[in-house]
Amino acid sequence: MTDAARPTDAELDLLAALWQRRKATVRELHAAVAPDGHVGYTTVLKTLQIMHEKGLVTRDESAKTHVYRPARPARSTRRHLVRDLAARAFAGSTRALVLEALAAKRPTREELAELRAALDRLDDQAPPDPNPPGAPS
Amino acid sequence: MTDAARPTDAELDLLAALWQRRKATVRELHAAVAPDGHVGYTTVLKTLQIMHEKGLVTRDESAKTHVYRPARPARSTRRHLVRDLAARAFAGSTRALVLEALAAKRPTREELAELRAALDRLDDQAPPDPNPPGAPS
DNA sequence: GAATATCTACGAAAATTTTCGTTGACATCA
DNA sequence: TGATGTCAACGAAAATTTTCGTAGATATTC
Repeated sequence: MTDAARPTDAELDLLAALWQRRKATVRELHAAVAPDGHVGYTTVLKTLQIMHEKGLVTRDESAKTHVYRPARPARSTRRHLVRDLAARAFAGSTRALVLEALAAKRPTREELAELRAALDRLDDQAPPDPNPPGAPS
Repeated sequence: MTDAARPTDAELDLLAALWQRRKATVRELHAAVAPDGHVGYTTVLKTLQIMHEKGLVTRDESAKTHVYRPARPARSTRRHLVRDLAARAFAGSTRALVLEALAAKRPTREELAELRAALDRLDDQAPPDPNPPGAPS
């Protein structure tokens, strides 16, 4: 039970709504994930109760209407999901996943600049390259 | 039925094995996904039959032992999965997904260079920026 | 050619996930 | 205070996914 299992589809929808709002009641989440009411209120409630049991969310029960929050930062769950997708669909290659993501939606120049900046930041922390481009072979 | 549904977990495992091999028999795939035999042979067979019904794989039935192939290029399924994850877990932001992936596994300098090259290639195709960095405001 | 092995097909059980009806507690209002 | 509304809890049905046993067809071996 120490492993952070991947949230199910319904759970991820609720988590995503919670990440946006930081906290929310069942009613708010129901409105968020089913604005047209194609999913019932008690369905959302039940799913949140399960998520609470699993430790995916915390809740404040001091008032009659409980207030839910994500138990873990969006960051760590997102990272888990990315790693999982890389492992399952990209033969473990995060790099391949990144390249595919870039091809999936071509960034604007602005976004490209932001990505370059991110790469520059990573430069400082990159592990030593065993065979640098300019080295004699 | 025109929409390409997301493969289930078991299906994705088999697809990944097929992507590596281009084609494979049930026996080969069984060995690939369950080397320790914790999943039965007929389970793999049944899953492949379902995948065939769904159009996820094609098969050559000319010999007694059928040979399976992915029905779609790995590329397009992977892209679909990336888009799906971006939509579900990153509020639709592929860029955010990329940044998280980079943080998840820090690239080596070599990989960084490769990523920069990819960004350069995208530069040529990037849509016009409404507010370029050097423009007068 | 009979025994043995390999393979697909089929159906259904098991496990997981999603759904929501019903109940009872508690509050609000007329 | 009694009618109405909102809420959490619970249990179980429904839907989906995963599992595999069994049967029958075809090939292989002795």
